[in-house]
Amino acid sequence: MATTPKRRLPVMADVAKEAGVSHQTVSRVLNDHPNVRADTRARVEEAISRLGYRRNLVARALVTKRSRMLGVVSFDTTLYGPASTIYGIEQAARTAGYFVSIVSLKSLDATSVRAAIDYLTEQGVDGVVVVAPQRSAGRALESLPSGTPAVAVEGTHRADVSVVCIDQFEGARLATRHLLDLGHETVWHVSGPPDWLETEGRLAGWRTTLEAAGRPVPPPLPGDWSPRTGYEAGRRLAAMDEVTAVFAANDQMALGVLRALSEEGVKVPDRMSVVGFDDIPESEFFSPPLTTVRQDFDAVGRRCIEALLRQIDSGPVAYERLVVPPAFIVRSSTAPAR
Amino acid sequence: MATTPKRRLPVMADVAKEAGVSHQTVSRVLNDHPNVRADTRARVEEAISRLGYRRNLVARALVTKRSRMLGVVSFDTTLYGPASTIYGIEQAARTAGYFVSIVSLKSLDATSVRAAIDYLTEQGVDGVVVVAPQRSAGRALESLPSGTPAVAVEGTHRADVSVVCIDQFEGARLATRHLLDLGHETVWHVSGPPDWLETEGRLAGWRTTLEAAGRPVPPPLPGDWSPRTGYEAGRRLAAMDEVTAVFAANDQMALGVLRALSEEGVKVPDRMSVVGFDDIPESEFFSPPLTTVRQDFDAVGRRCIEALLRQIDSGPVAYERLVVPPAFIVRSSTAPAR
DNA sequence: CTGTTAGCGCATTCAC
DNA sequence: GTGAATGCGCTAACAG
Repeated sequence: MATTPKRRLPVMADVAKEAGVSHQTVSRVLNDHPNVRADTRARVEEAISRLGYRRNLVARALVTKRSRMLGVVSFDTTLYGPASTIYGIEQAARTAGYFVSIVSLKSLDATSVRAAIDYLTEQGVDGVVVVAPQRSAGRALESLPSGTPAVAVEGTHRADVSVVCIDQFEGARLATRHLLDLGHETVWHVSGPPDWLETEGRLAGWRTTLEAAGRPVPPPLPGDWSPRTGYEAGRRLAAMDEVTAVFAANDQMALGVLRALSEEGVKVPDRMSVVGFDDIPESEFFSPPLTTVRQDFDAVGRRCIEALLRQIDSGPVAYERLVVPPAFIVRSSTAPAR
Repeated sequence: MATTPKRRLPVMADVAKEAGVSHQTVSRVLNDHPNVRADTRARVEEAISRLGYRRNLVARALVTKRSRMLGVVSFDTTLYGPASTIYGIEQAARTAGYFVSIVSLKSLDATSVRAAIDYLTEQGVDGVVVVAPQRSAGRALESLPSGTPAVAVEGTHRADVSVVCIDQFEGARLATRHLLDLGHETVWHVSGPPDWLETEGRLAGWRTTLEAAGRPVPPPLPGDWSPRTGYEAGRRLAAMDEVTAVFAANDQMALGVLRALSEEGVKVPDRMSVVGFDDIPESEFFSPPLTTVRQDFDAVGRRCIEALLRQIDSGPVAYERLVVPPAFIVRSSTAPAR
């Protein structure tokens, strides 16, 4: 049956024999224990490289009960936001000496999220970060076995799960305020899909700013983050003469709006100003270049790992809520009202 | 020291005691062995759920020498291509019952790639897929310990490493041919960064098609995938009166070209036709909507996992080269030559 | 059908 | 400083 002779990989005992010491001592040099004489250490290290020995982290994890592996559960990692966040997480984790095991879900319902977390737990991750921007996902976190180190990106209000998020409200306020300061009577909004925390935060920031300024609050146009829904909203906006300023909940929808406006002959920013959210790499080259709100996903990733390691190293900690501030980027898609 | 009493998680022995059987029988029901009486199985399953038992896959991996974990090494997972490929890989892997551990590199030099693979190997992955679109990364694969199941996306020519790739040459041929068929005398090209296999494949497809048609081959304008370099190329192109058709090596650069052309008052597609490559979600809403070459990243991910599992399950196999065909998407950025 | 006996490769007591 | 036991939680033989 077995066609391959498959020579066994060297284990610690082989190194020990080769170096003429006990496997114990090998373990010591591998883990930088102080109590090893310099020349013994050298002998062992030489044996290691001669045999091409690589330690077996699985066996190590079994006894230490630490896998040095973190789990990440996320929704559609093809989107710019999640992809960037995960990239940040992975970089920070690896710097701290941890691996990252990823599960990308097609749907963020409570059942899927729970299954993903269970899956990761069985596999022995030391902690998990859930990139769970939807309310339903946040609820799934509530059933997480207490004691498991966990961090959520944008979500949940469970007392022992820390949260890292970008200040959506503030970002939306910045966008709306910018448009108002430009002299626009009010600002229309193309929102994200319901149940998303980002959608709610941006909606609230926009609405509150308008109300605080005593301006009328037009009904938000619903979108789903895709350029297509932005395009559809754009068509409707173009048909309404009184509209002079639009705040789209993300850059992709803003692109759709721009496209619809261009088709309808509505000049941006002359007749209408448009603001997005995210600052994807493409935004700077839209026609016209998009004024938008930049999110620092790298910082989010770093904060997640910091918070998670804090829990892993010192046990349950007080609930934390780490808020990363957004930045406002002014480009050419906005101008003073006529 | 230990402030938390930390109740130990239930292990197989606990379940066994609870169900009044041996831990072996528990193992049998967990692994769906046939030789277990129905009522015994039921008792065990009940005990499992009563205790909230979760099996320890680390211990399992130690004895089976199978971690059911795959490693992925990739470059900048923030880019649409890598992100989509990894998404496809993760989906396919999970369907097959495997986890995916990801390492995203900032630079794909041979040293980094080798370190990443070593890292993953120590950690006990059953196989690795390297999303290594650069020549230098391919070379790193050549030092991979023989016998390790591995698959490369776009790269390497090592005899025992299978490759999955999209037919770049054909995609570029389609794009160039389309422009030529529209009556353009020749086609200019904004290329990707050197050392990338995609860059070379697209360059070759473009050049060969031009030569086969007996057309002049203009010097390619160098880019680095970013919209900015496309923009710079666009400025130069706009300044040359004879240019009527441009093929950009990716959609982001095409966006930059479009932006530059728009600034210079060069109408697309009236005075100049533009084609991209990738079909990112935004392309359909560029101004004008972009004619481009679509890559099926999901298929790439699936093929990778299929090839990898084939190696894992049946040992080293003959070198395979799986080529995924591209699709050509005609939109509004191309038109007949004046 | 089910239980018993051995390890998987390593780190962690302890001795010396 | 170093070596000898012991066991992490599980599956793989082999009994019965």
